[in-house]
Amino acid sequence: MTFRQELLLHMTVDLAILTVRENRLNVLVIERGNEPYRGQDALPGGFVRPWETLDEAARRELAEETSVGGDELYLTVSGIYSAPDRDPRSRVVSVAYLAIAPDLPMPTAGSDAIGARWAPVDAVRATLAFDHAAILADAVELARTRLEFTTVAAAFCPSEFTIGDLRNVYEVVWGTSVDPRNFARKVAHTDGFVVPTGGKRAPETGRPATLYRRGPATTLNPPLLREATVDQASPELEPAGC
Amino acid sequence: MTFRQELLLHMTVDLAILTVRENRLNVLVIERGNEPYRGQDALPGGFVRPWETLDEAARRELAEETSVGGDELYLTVSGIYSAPDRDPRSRVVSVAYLAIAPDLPMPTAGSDAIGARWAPVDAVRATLAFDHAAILADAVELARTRLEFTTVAAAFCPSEFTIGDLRNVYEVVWGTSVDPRNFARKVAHTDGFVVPTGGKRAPETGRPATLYRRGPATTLNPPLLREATVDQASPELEPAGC
DNA sequence: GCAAAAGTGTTCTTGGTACACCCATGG
DNA sequence: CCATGGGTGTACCAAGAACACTTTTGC
Repeated sequence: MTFRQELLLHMTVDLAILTVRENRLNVLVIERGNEPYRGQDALPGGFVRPWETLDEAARRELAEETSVGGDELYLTVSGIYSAPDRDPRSRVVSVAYLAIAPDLPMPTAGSDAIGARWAPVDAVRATLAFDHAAILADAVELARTRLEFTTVAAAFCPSEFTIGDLRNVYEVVWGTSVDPRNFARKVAHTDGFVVPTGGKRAPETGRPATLYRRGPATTLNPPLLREATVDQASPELEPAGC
Repeated sequence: MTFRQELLLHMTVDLAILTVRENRLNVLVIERGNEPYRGQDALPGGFVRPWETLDEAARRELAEETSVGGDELYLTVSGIYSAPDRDPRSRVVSVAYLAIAPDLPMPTAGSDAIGARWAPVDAVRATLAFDHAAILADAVELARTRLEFTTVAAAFCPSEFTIGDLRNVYEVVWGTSVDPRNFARKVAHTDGFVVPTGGKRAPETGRPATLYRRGPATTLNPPLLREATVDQASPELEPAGC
């Protein structure tokens, strides 16, 4: 080690793993088993180890909490949190990741957690440990913006889905309603967003819908914009980075 | 310190300070005074100190290199670089910042640098130390995207500027040509982008142009899109974070 | 007058919104 | 038959692209 001791610090990755369950946006939270904030909910996360990149650390943590991984899943940095007092124990800088998953089976608890569960975002928002409420809010806002410019909405869906399922993702994540007819046309006219599987699926009542898989496209050009949100914490842009 | 020693690491902030000089996009580089990469060009940067946030560290470094600061200047995270071997001396995770400045007087050298200077982005790109070429490329791409969705173009201009100056920023940063007539209309019709100062400025030859100051708006709605770049490293989005 | 840059007006086209309407199924 | 969700066609409108044309200066 060639640098000064007093400049050393810890880094963690924290994960905001989002999914749509029962028409609500849910996030995976763990119940903390240790002080501080013992017994309170928190986002899953852990220390970055010396030989791994942040992305690797995030994927490792994700694998510990859920059973998915690899191409199934969308994973990207959503923010960096560096307030010196954000962890009462010592200096910890956290890199937050947004993960988007289809409606998964129940999660498994990690090492320093009592239990893991899905919780509606609105319900847990107020009760999270550390600065995780802010991390979650930023991650959700990022997810909303990504729906506008990329094809990630499909990452919320299982491998086969209908246009109605996809529209439901937009409605739940944005918290708005989307015109079904214009939405269907928009998706169909965006090359590579979805590809038909040939199958159909009948709803409880009504005409069966064609089934689709994710297509190769990653960006939406032109984008699928929601109503202009009032100029608040302006959604900003960054290349994928690490 | 309550956490394990072997998980400690160093963090730095690196700055990609961009400006437009002589119709080219320039970046501030320093000449390294120490090994490794002694004598080679690098982006300015330094260690994050125990009591400061990343933003504070970035502003401190910026003040050491240039004379500007505060509201004059646009400063935002552009990426995180965490490859374990990116610094041969020890584990260093770097948070990169994009800074946008008007054409400034000559920069001053920092502590561990021999000299600081402006260099055209294309010229230095290939010769930078560490992974700074990648950091610079990502920062430039972010700047290009920000021009589309925000009013930062004005941060490249001095306090008073013409529509032509502003258009020149777009042309230089994007590397394309922009229709002067449509551009002028677009800027004029975007509330709060620019406000006229009342003054005029005569070019070498031609009709004098009205002078403007930056307006209060930060986002461009609707955006000012360049030709759709081929779906490569898709420009992605994130909230400002820390 | 001429060159050059500023600025206006107009046409064409693209793509979004709103909505009327038809389709296919279960009950 | 009706209710319900899937899917098509079309009229309208906002905004970008292209470009003819006018304005205002220096030479």
